[in-house]
Amino acid sequence: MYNFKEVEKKWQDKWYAEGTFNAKNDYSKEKWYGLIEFPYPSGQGLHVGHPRSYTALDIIARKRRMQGYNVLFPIGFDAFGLPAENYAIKNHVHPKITTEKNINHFREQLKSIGFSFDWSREVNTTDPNYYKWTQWIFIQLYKHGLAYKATMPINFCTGCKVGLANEEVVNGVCERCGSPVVQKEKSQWMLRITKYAQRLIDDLDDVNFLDKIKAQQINWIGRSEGAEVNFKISGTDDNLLIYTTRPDTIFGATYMVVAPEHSLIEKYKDRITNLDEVEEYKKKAALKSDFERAELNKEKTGVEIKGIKAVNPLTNEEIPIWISDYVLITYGTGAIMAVPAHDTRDFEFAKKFNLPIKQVIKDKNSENESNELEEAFTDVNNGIAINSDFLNGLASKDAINKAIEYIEEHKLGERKVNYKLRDWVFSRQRYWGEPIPMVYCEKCGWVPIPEEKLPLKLPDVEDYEPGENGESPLAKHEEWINTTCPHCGGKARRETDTMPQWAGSSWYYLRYMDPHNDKELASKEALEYWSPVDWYNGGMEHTTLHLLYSRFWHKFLYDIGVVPTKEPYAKRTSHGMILGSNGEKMSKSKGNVINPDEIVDEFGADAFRVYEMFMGPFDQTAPWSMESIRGCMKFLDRVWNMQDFLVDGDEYSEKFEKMMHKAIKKVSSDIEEMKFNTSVATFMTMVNEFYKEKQINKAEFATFLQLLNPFAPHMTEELYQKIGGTEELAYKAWPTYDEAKTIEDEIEIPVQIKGKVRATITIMKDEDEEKVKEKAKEAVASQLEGKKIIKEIYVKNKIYNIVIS
RNA sequence: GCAGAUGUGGCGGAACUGGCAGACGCACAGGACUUAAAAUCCUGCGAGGGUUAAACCUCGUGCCGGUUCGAUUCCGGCCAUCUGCACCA
Repeated sequence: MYNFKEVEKKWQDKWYAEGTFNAKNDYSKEKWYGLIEFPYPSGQGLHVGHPRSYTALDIIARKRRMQGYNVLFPIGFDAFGLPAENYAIKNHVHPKITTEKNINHFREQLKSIGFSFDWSREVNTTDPNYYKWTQWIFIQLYKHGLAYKATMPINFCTGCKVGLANEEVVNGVCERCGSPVVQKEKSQWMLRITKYAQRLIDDLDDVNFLDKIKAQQINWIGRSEGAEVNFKISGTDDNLLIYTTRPDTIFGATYMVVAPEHSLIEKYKDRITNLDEVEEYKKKAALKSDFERAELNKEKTGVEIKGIKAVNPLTNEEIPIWISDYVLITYGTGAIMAVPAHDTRDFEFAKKFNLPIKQVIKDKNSENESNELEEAFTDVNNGIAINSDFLNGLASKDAINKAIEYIEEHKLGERKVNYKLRDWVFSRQRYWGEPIPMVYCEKCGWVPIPEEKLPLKLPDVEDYEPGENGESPLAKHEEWINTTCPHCGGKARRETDTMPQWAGSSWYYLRYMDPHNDKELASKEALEYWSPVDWYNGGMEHTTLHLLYSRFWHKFLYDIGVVPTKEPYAKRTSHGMILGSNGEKMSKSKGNVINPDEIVDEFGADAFRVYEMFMGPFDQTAPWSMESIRGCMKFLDRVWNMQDFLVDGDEYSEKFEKMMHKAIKKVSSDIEEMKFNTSVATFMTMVNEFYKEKQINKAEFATFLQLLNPFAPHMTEELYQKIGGTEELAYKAWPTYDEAKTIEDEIEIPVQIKGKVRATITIMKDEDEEKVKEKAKEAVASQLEGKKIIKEIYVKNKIYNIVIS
């Protein structure tokens, strides 16, 4: 009987004591760098979702070692963040203490599953020796003009009392605590990621990310091409600048709209005759959350700004200017030309406020040119310009270009590319994060801390509560805040905001390359050798932001000569989520959470690993099933018991030779394609075959164990030792196969009549077509009787089909 | 609304490039072993018809249609579910 507890402990103790899986510092060998997203060490411990990703990459890493690569497969902890801080506020335990405790728990859990991590390179984002370099990168960003302070409306969580990035706001509430998010003006550190928008799109061509991941990145960056156009404000020399992607519709612009926050109102308040009404609207809009403003199906609201008018530069018609919150101050110029006939939102607005709708594009597929549009016609691929002077008759796409040419020629505006991507709000009014290494001096302004003084350590405090108006907890600690200016030596005050959790995870993969270096974030040699990450796997939830942020930092580090590659990750894949056995997302409240410790305790680490790979396609969600994992344990027991009918043999027996070669081929390619579930099925089929014969020889067993080793490393090492293996499978060469030996000499093929299978015949591989024909006809002779054969189709070694009348 | 994905037995899922749909596992049923149970081993297992038993026949991969000798796979049109984004002009 297989005692997994004893065996698993034996091998884990050996591996982790000897550092079996530690990357070698031999830079002459070919390297392979596999990366999993390092976990946040939460109080709940490891989730069964973590091992799905870790096992997959562990399998690949183990295979690469057997293939002779110098493998780097590191692990660390992304330990700054809100849960530890919220826990501290509630229970008055320093986040440092809970974090350490949680990390110890995680480490133990991870080791109990037998991952082949290089524990000598463990990193921890909250370690001053680590965040020293996070701060260093920030200072470089600042020195290169990519970090700046700005007062801007930010998302403010009423629960966490903290500013949030757009991406942390989900459906109008805080991603973490679920409290409503409101807009608040605040001075924030910002990172100019927008400067990299185009490169973040373009360089996706050079990496091997899943298409859906690329699509998500591109969607998020949201590039659009169009033009900025000036509309004259009547009776002034002033202009209202708008952005449009459809300059071809400009003849149909019948009014304009500015966002509530647009400066136009302040500027012309003396001329606006209904200022009270406009101000009232502004006030109401400011009180709405982003979510309320964006809510779909919402009735459009707005107020006409009376007293000023704009002039359509192409028709020279005077048109009214409105204020409405359907125009966003944060995108484009915060003002639009409204073309109700060809924009759904403008159409809705025009209908509601009875504004003129002027059709300037017709559908090329539609004959009748009705006078009254039922809805806006927006199809750019099927439109033809009408009522548009020099654009008439042009297809929309050509009309767009012609319109821009005209606009540029007449100095009305210019071609312009816009991105939805905004600069990254980098400040958090929180305690448990990297201090931003900047001081403010009355004389010199913002000054970075000298690099030799890094790390700027987070002070030990006991009060983690944020200030009432959202100030950072650090703002209460005068002794920490007051300092001297590194520049002039005068009095200065420290920045009290800290960095967001995204900071530490934006570059951790670099630190793994040389984790104990106290002179650089990593040595040149290490960076040259290990870059880029060859394969990065993680959750779909991180494929947008984390990936974008770290690609941005990496590109910046490339620009300043720190890293040798343009992109950090050569390949990125994602795993599907594991659901509870009821098919719902695992959550405490639903009571369907599976604790990995209990699974390992009851079934063993190997069974746990095999099951996680067997449960379904790796990239798709899959529900947990206790019955199925039992099946995987049974499979491993059957493997163990094969020693009972082991016989001698240095070569594969005739009986199993083909199966062995086929299996090596199948498992080898399955692992590369992450089709782990079918690999496991292959193992099970093999075991069934060995059981049928009640026989397996040493050569077969050794190869079988080697193939299975990445999936179930403990039991296979033990068995291999038991059957007399001298070395460890971990570094034994991956088995090879002979293509010729994967092909069967005798093949069963179906014989069809009119595409329906009527019989099967056995033929020799590549048998002469005439002979196959003969056999096929013989097999279905009774059904051919008295029928006329119209056509016969033979696909070599595949199928014989006869068409009869 | 936009983008992407998914839909196959009671369940999780296989199926290379258009070529025997349901591999492998779970559950279930029967048998062997056992005083008995568990464990283990063996066998069966899409639906319907047919047969003493087989053979065999029909239907069947979300729905409707198309291409083809042949479609889970390709094309067109729907429906449903999931994920991400969402008044981005």
